[in-house]
Amino acid sequence: MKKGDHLFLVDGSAYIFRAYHALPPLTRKSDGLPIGAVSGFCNMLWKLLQEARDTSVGVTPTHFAVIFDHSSTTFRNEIYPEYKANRDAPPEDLRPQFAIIREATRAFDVPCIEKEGYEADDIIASYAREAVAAGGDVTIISSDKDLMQLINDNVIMYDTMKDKRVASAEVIEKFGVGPEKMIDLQSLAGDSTDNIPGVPGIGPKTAAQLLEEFGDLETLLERAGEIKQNKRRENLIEFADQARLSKRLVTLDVNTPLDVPVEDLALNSVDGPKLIAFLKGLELNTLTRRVAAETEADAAAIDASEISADGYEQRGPDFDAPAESASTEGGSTPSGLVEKVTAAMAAMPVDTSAYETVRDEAALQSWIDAAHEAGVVAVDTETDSLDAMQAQLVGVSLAVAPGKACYIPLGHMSGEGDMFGGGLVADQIDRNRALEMLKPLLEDASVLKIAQNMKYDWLLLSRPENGGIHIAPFDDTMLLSYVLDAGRTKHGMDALSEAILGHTPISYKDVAGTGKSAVSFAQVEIDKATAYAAEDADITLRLWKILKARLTAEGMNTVYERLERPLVPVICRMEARGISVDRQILSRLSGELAQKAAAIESEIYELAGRKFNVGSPKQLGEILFDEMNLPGGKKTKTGQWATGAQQLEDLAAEGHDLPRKIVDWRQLSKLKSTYTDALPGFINPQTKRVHTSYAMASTSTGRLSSSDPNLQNIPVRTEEGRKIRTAFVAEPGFKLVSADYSQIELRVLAHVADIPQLKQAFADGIDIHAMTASEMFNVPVEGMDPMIRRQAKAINFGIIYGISAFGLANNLGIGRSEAGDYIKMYFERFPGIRDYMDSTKKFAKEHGFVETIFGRKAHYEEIRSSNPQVRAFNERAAINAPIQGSAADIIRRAMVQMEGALGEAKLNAEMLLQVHDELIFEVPEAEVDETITLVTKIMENATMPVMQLSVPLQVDARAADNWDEAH
DNA sequence: TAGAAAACGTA
DNA sequence: GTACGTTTTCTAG
Repeated sequence: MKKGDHLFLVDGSAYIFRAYHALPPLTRKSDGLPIGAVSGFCNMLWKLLQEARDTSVGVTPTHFAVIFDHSSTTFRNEIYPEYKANRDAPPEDLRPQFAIIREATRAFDVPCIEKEGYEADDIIASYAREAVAAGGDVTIISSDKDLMQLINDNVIMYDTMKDKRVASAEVIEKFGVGPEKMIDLQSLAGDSTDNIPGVPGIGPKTAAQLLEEFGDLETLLERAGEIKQNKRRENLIEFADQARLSKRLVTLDVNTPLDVPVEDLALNSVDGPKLIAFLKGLELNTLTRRVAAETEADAAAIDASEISADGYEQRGPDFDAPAESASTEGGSTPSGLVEKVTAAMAAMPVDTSAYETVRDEAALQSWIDAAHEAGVVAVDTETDSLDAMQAQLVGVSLAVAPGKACYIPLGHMSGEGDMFGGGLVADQIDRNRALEMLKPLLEDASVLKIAQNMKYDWLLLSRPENGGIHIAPFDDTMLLSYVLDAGRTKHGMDALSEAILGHTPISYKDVAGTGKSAVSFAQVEIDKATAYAAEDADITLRLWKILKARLTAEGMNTVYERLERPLVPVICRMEARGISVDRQILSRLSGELAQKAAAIESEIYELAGRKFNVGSPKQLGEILFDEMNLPGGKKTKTGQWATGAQQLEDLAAEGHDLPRKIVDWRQLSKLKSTYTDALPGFINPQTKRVHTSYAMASTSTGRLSSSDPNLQNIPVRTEEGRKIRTAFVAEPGFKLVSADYSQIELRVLAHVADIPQLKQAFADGIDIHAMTASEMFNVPVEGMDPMIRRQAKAINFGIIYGISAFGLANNLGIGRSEAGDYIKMYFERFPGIRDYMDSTKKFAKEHGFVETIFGRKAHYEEIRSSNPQVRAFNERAAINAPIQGSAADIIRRAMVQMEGALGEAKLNAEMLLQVHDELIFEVPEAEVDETITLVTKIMENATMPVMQLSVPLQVDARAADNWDEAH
């Protein structure tokens, strides 16, 4: 910012209310979403950005920001609790617009600024001061008299609705005093809308007159005795302090800490396609056309963004309570609808004998027609394996209405042993023909497909041999349940059916058997299969009706639509790609590990004095503590000797050789059995690659989990273990690129708990653990003792995990009371952390759940338990969940955006793996540099445009031939 | 033979 | 101290 620059500061919150009342109500055509204020806002913003020079302001902005009120309570409430206390809650149809307006701001690529504990006015005041100090000029877009105190030679105000410029002269004209006296004037006159008391009997006119005579407020109050009018004199004397209090309330804080420096408000040129997508989502056609014309973009070729008014957006910062409809009658409100639908489903018993078996094309066609007619269809595939990459399709079931479902057998086989082949059972539609018929339905944009765990069916049917079907659009009952009830219930279909419909579906075991007598689904008799499979589709449809209604009633649409549903195809493609694993490397490692383990094993027998099963903790415990009588033995909760690594380390530290050997042996045998021996078995015979499976709904926090095999726990900490990573390789001509977030959870903590020192440290890019140690122990960062830093690091991690003195003591190998002292010291240095932890616990106790920054909920109902252990555990989990979960949300967003960004940049990188804070890509060698740049950018900006963290995200990325070197 | 317990790999 | 999944051993049935 320099001389000649011009900063526009839009008072966003004030504008919202003004536009709402001043403009005719407007709703989005397709669904009645109220957008009157949003529309006015967008038009205003566009006009300012395009034509400011042609208005009475007469200049073009070089810097620009929209400022919002963050919360209803600010420092003013601390000095005067009644401040703004007489404000009504915003009207029902305005509330959803607050969040959309923030989104709009970002769609315009304009910084969207707000700060906890401060009003928009204070932030505006502070930016204005900074801009002027830097030599620039400022225009405040507002007509609020509270801001007029800021006007001077370099700062003016502008009222867009009246196209009126307000400078010093206009203030004098209106109030009789110049802007420099506005504070005193307001302190005397008070303000009923903000509940500023002022002095009774004195309004703006009298105040101006008095200020004219006495100069300023303080002088006036001191010389109040000179005033002739009795009542006025008495009031000024009696209410002098009230006037002074009012002055503190109306005086804007020009020293608000600014998270975004003024230089960063430099105006970018509008990103036409991004803005057009947003405006199309709102169905603001006129403005869309204007923007398209101006930016020379082809509006028709741009897809509308999804803009909904619920989820985290609806619980935006402008109000405290979630959107909860009061009325429940007649299903006309979201929660009323839930009750109505639930009742309807309960009233309709499940009859598994009523399902149809579809045996010819004509019958199939009529079901497809019925699905088109209904516009929704629940789909479930039956196969012979849980691995969607390997499974053979056996049949498909459809449900078009509750109770109206069918099963289409396609691959049922006759014959018991299946070794020699009983062939296909008669009267089944040809598999490929059926897929050919189903494909248009499953890809039809006008028919919503519903599945329980869509990822499985999507991946299965997307395989080329299954027709390469890309199911869309779809809903997933498992993900719906996950968004609504994470931490509260399981999300498997049987559990959902029990809990929500009160119906126990036929269990898989009943049709396919269990254990040794289990058969593949292909062997199941078709009648039995029909009852089982069609019931699954039927139940899925019924669950969907209820869960989908709840989604809206509970304001969770956005979490589902942004963080869950769009991730399904992304993860499917990642799973389908798999990663190349070098069999030779693993088998060589297996051999080495076997040798080393065997050598250690014989030493162990030597030391123990006899042979035993080294892998048996029970036998080991007996050897160590019963036979060798080593000291310090502890018992596990089942009364066995505890022989965990920590125990053994302790014994080793006392000079015993056997425990050390056991630890070494265990490490080797773990690596061998879990990794080098097991991984080759996961190499898919067709693709020659390893395809993990990600569970999207298995954690309480929003993280993914990986299994079959778990590729999220491939060793990295030890030299020996890292060798396993060298077996994960890129194809010839390609590199593996690993990009990981640096300290994402601590950054999230700094943001959500709003800790100035942490935020500063991250902004400055300094070593966060060293900074913590420096703050706590008063030592300089330079030349710090690594042990001190290590302790601070343990505490930082402890905080994320909901610290306890017990846990920290364990981790650092220090006493409980010493650990307690550390924690105390930490809280003294970072009181905001304690506040955050306390308020999180309180919130969780009150609501039974906590939330991430993107509105994902994690339920902890047992936090109210009377059992102190259970309660404490839930408290720690509740403290951890918003941090871990917000980080999980962030990387989910990055993943959702990634493929599109790569495609747009014409890059051929493929995303293969996710390990919580890391993404692994396979990249053509020639594109490595460009890909790293793009991937880093997408990940670092993953919260945008919905949210700007108050801390930068940092991503480190590198490329190599294998995962070990890339990491 | 299914499931719990103990151990240990990751973020 | 948080969140997971896999392996092996061991036990209950």
